[in-house]
Amino acid sequence: MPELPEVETVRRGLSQEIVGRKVREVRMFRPDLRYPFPDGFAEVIEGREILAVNRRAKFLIVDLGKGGFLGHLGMTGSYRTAPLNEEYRKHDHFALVFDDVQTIYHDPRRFGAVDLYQGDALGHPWLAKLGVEPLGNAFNGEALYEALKGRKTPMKSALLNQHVVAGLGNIYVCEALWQSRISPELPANQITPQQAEVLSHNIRDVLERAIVSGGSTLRDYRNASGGTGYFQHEFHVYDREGEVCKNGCGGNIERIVQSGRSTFYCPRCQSI
DNA sequence: AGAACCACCTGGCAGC
DNA sequence: TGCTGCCAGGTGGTTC
Repeated sequence: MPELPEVETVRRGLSQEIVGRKVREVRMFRPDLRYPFPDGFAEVIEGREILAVNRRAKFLIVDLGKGGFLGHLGMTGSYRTAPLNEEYRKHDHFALVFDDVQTIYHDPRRFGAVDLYQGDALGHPWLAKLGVEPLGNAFNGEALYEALKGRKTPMKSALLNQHVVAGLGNIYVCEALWQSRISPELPANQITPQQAEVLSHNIRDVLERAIVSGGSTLRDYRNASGGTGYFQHEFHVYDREGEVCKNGCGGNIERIVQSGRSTFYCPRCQSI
């Protein structure tokens, strides 16, 4: 999926396109995504005005006033806002129809999910136990050190855990570790406060730079306008197996597998 | 509690 | 031109 920068890019696009519009109809083209649509999904949304589109970690939160719905894009979810006569495509799963346009959710692998919430979205089970928001004020070296302390799992796995830091995914974990010259295999409980300080700074840096570039497009990620991101051209390690390390250390990028996911890193400047 | 593994889906691509 | 196997931005359940 879309990791945090891609979700934030989608959020900004959707905000411009649908906030202030009233949902006339919700069209559903199948009974489920990763999970069945919640009971009354269409009925609850129909007739309501979109007040805001917010984000927590990789979740989009659509505020309808006293509740709304939230969604996760999984690996391949995307929204596009299109004319009312837009022809639906394979893997279009639901559409929010407004007076003059419609916003269509498209998700080939259907790892995405949506649910309704009442009151405060942050109380929803999907959001309640998430770790610190890496672009928020509470995220710093100390917070990161505290979250990692006591975990024996490798740094790569720890940072992918949404209960530790919420919003990182495979790409940006690799990039942030490389930028910090920390080994992805270092047990999380062996990180020093100084390293945590550097890493927290670099996590924020790589996420912010990615957002400026509109996120990364690998295969099918699209922002809310159907466009692609550009940050993939700025990758230092991700998907660069065998290529020279951009730190100038003379090493070459290697690919290893950690908890079933590819990790790209430079064994020379990211040694333990 | 925490860590490793597998499952959920579809599509693209490399190799034969 | 197939066909097969592998890989992919993520998460959650099971088992140890």
